[in-house]
Amino acid sequence: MHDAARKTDKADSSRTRILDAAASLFRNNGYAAVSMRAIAAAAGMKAGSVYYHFESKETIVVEILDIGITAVREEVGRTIENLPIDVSPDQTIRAAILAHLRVLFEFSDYTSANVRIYGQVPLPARRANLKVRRDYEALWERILERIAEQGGVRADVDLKAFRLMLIGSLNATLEWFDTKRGNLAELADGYADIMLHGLLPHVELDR
Amino acid sequence: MHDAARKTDKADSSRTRILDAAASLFRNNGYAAVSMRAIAAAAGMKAGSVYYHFESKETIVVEILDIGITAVREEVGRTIENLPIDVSPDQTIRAAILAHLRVLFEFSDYTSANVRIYGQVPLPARRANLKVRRDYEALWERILERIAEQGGVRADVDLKAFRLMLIGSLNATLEWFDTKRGNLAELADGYADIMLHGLLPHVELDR
DNA sequence: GTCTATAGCTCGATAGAC
DNA sequence: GTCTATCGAGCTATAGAC
Repeated sequence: MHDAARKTDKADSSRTRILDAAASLFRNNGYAAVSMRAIAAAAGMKAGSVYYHFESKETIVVEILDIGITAVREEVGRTIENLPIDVSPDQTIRAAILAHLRVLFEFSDYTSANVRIYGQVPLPARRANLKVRRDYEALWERILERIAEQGGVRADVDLKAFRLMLIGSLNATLEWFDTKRGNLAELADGYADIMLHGLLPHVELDR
Repeated sequence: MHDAARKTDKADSSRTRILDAAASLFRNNGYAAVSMRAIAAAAGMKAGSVYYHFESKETIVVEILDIGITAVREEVGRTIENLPIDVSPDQTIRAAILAHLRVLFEFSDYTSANVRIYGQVPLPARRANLKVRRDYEALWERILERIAEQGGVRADVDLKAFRLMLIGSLNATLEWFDTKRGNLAELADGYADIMLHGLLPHVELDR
């Protein structure tokens, strides 16, 4: 490997370490509370060096926000595509819920950082993240519409409200669920049970 | 009214203005991003004056966190107590959900500030808020247990998980619901429909 | 690429006048 | 009670050596 390639590798590695460090710190402490010095230290360098890789604190957070949403969109998308062709509405939602939670708790800290700090970030950074967010929302729209076409939705349910409720409740698990104490698959199944069948006793149609 | 009383009134009013201002700023910008100068300005005074009423920024946020939870606990509690004695599980949950959302969106900014900034606040402040939080959780435990005794809960539902899911999803509405564009009662009913009956078509028992 | 050093601000909090 | 003034610390970002 010649010098130019080696130099690029080193820069890439530092960039990634900065992003990883910042995502973790943002996730755990919020946006404003985390200083460039803290990010640099966690990435194993000094504050001044960070500016060789990023223009500002804001450009760092913009990239983190995008990576976080892209990761969950890709994982949920992959999961849906790999389901058997004759999959039931119940199984589809169940799989999508588990995929979302898996990324939230297991894909480093980018997705969880997004959920936690989106509301604290400067407005331009939020705006920059909007397009990717819309893409993820559109994916869930498609999932729910397909289920509705299969007859898997009660007539009086507003699909958009259901989507906001479901994603909101999944993201809220971040505030209390601990993977070291609970089982993620059980959490996902419990959420799916309620969202699909509700709390009250009843008799399913078509099961 | 003599001088002593008048002086106390003035102090009380300033204290309240500081708390109101801080709750609103925290709610909209997060904890670390809001300075004592900004709080003072929003309360119509200078930063130094705030320290006559509060020891530190942290003591302000501790009081705001407590007020926010106490408000929602009292409102949900009052709502439950005023229900008819023969109320159904469905109606009980529905009323409690609406009460929680009403406080979240209509009781000034204390409760919503709590939901938004709890995770960003210094650990001692979080610990100070724990007791009040536990009280509110206990209220929901009682509500759900009474419903279970009435036979309003499917056998395989974990009540604690259900409670965390319900409160989490209600609090998450803060991130997208806009009272100027949507109707709060409809939002509450939609949430109750899903949490009680689920997304899938079925036949209710006992309705 | 990473360092040191520092400019220019803003922060939380305090002191003391009024 | 509220003010002005300020301390000491920490902040983002830049300049320039290596």
